[in-house]
Amino acid sequence: MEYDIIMRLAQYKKVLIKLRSMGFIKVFSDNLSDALGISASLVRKDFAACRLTGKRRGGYQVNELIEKINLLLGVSGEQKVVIVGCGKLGSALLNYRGFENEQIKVVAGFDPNPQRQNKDSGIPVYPPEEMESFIKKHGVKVAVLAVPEDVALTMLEHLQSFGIRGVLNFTPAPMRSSAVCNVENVNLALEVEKLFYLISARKLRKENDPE
Amino acid sequence: MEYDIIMRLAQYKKVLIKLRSMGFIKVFSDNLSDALGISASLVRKDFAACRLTGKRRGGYQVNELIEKINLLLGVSGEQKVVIVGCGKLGSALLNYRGFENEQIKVVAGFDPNPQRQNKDSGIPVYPPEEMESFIKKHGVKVAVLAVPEDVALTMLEHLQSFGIRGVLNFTPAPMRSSAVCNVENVNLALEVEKLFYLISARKLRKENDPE
DNA sequence: TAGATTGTTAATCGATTAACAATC
DNA sequence: TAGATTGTTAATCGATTAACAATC
Repeated sequence: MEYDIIMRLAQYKKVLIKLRSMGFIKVFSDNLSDALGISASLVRKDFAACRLTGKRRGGYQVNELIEKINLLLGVSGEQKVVIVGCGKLGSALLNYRGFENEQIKVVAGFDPNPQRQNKDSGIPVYPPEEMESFIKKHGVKVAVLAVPEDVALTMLEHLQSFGIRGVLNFTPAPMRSSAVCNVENVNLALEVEKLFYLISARKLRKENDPE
Repeated sequence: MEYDIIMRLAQYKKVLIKLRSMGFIKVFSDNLSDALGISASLVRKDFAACRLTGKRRGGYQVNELIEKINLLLGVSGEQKVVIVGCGKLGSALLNYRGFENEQIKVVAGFDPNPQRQNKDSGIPVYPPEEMESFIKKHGVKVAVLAVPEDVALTMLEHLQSFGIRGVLNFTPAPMRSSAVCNVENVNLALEVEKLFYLISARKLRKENDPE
């Protein structure tokens, strides 16, 4: 399935859950297109590609859509995640609330600094030596990478060999997906730079073309 | 200028800076295409669109490229940013090291919780009441939004009225750019969900189509 | 039936790549 | 000159939208 569809599926799901809580039983492609700011054609096309069917007059069943989207997104109960590198950013992610709604569960963190380790209260933080056994024992497939840039690449290789199949990379070093492991890069500095550019571009446009 | 070009300009810049430190004086579109994993045509097209010119035989001047890209990206000295909402995530961003290299400077944080406020050491954190005067006084144009989801939208409106023109939104509520303000959404839960989907999709593909 | 909405095909649009003439 | 690389035009590709027949 195409890459962009996944993002939209997750967005559809969010809207659908909200609609369900409002008492909606069915939705039309038109409703969802409004909510996401895309065309109704695209909604129907996405659904067709995912074999989510509706009725020609009666739209789509909200409940059915939510269930099937969960299946498609691979959401089968809790989705376990570990945080690798528990500095400021890592430890913030350790307790990030936004994960809760989405059935994402942070099960452990790893950090070489003993002061950051903590096996008892809350989400445990272990030394890196325990990473391999923990990941294998709990069958963790997804890791958030928040280590210093210089160790990012070697850490990625370790994680892959431990069985990790998806990595959310917060280090400034962009990394590519391999044959066995998907990598998503979140480059905060790049995003901020983009904002500054967009602002100056907008200013220039205004000055040159003040229609 | 097109949206995607900006991202690539920032990436070109990073590679170019590394090349310069290695002693490179000139680069060819072929070099940069390898580094970014795109075609050489696209590199040349990007440069042409940004009026970055080279010589037909001698490639592009590294120094000249870096300088001109900085101009294009609106990088004129320090780029000031404020953090709105200094919970776990916000305070991590307050001291995020990845910003330093890119001339991004976090000048202040804002939070209603007095325990998080701190006007003396390090980067100051002020109560929200001081936000307007601070932003106007220092001419801050970009804000990082890390407040709870339910106040995100009203906060965005406030920020716009204070003069903020770019927002990096870490709340789970996706928000759209307005006529005066660019919004970049960073939805961590969505990114993690995507990874889980990619993994299960990959597994399915392997099972069904084991060539 | 008449009306409305899906499912699908054709058209459009934008981004990327290929190709090549211009030229250093 | 011969060779190499840019700048640019044409071709391709994929994603999105428009349009409409099928049908509930």
